[in-house]
Amino acid sequence: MTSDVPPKRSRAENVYQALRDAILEQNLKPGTKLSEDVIAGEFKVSRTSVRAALQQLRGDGLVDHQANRGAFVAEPSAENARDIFSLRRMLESEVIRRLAGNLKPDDVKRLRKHVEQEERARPVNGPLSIRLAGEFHILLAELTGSQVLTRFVSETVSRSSLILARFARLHSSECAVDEHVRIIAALQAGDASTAEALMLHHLESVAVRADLRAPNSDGDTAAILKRYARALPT
Amino acid sequence: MTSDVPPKRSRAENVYQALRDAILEQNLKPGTKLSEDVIAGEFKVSRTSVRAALQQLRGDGLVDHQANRGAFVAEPSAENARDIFSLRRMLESEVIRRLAGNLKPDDVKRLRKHVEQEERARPVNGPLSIRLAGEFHILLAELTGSQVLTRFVSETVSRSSLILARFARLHSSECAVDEHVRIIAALQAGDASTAEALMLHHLESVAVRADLRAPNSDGDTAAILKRYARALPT
DNA sequence: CATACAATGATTGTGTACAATAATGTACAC
DNA sequence: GTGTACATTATTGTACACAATCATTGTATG
Repeated sequence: MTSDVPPKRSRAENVYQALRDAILEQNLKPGTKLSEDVIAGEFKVSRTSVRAALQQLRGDGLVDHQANRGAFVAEPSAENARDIFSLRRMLESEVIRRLAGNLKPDDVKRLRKHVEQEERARPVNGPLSIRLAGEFHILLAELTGSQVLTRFVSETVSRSSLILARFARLHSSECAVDEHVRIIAALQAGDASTAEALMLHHLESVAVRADLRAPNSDGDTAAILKRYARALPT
Repeated sequence: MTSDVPPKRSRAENVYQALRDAILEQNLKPGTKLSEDVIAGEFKVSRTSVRAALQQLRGDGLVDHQANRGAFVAEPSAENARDIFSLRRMLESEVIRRLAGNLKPDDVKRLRKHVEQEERARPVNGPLSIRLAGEFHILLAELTGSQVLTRFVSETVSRSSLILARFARLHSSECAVDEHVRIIAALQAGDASTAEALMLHHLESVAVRADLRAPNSDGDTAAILKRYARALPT
């Protein structure tokens, strides 16, 4: 954790991380086409590595892969969004229940450190702030020690980011930092029900921010153009 | 669902399906090395396609991938096993709650059909029977209409199969078919609490079958050899 | 003028060759 | 005889080239 030898990740892994970050920071927006050639050129690697990265992203549900047509940043439907938020409530409630009163001093330290990062990033770096907000929830899951729970939380949180990119009115971070702080406090105090209530409230405020009736940008090019078609002579 | 045009899956997809089936039918046991060359030769495809398939399996958690060393059928640890069973209880309870009283006639038909398949396979084909038992649970999840829930159930069920391959005493199917039947009945009757109790009992009987203290074969070569090392002169 | 069809272009799917890395076998020194 | 260092071998990681497939555009025809 301190200063290991350079991990020497494979090229595919590097590309994967970069693309994932870009998506989670909402710099690559839902629906964007991810051309293998373009990415390979940009990263100075072969298409082989890019394909591997894209496949991994597909496994995470961040990318949709259409046969012979290519990869696109996933566009969660409104129904899918409701689905994911529902699952998030279930999963993260479980996280809270497992954590309440069981946080080790080291855990608290990690959480505080992360929140500090969030506070530092908030005024300066919008995209980074968005990603860090999501990673707070993933960190909580990690502290349960359950690999599988972590994996599932990670997946739903990541896809929430996509949902907000598509449906949120203001292009804002997903979470309020002070709510994170309060959750930590309740967990530390061992107050399970308060912590769970806080988390559910927190998630609710995220879900509310999404207006599932109106996709932000290209919810189909066709749907957008309908508004302009009226201006044309019939 | 009846007779679509030939789906024309890609080669990577074909290899993926075949390997996945083999693992879920416990013909490829945990710890088995999955050599790219060997698989490529067997399926008469290039290593490229095999690599793609292996990566997808890694995404499912069925395969562990060690850098520059290759892919191996995953060997869930005892801790991991407890973790997964715990999550399964949570996820499948949710499935039951969502389904109780909401089964459409078509859904019931599909469930019955599946159970029939199970009954046919049981005396004849052990491995197939194992796989079908797992797929019953996945089918239940599908009927909720929640893609994400289905995905998570699918993953935990699949890994349960690995766990049983590693820890179960008798090389047996995971589920008793008649318990499946009773769950369907309770769901159809809209009796949520009975259905949930049945499911939890059902999952419990699966978990019990695993003796988490004694891995079946190679739970680390090292761990095994410790018992023999004592025989050597110090 | 709308529709169906065919050629074209671009992009992905696949196979093969090479480079890098880790595991294994062997020889040598102590 | 034992342990270490080196050479060998096998396997994965990567790049590149070709084949297959699909979308689009242009053209002909009703």
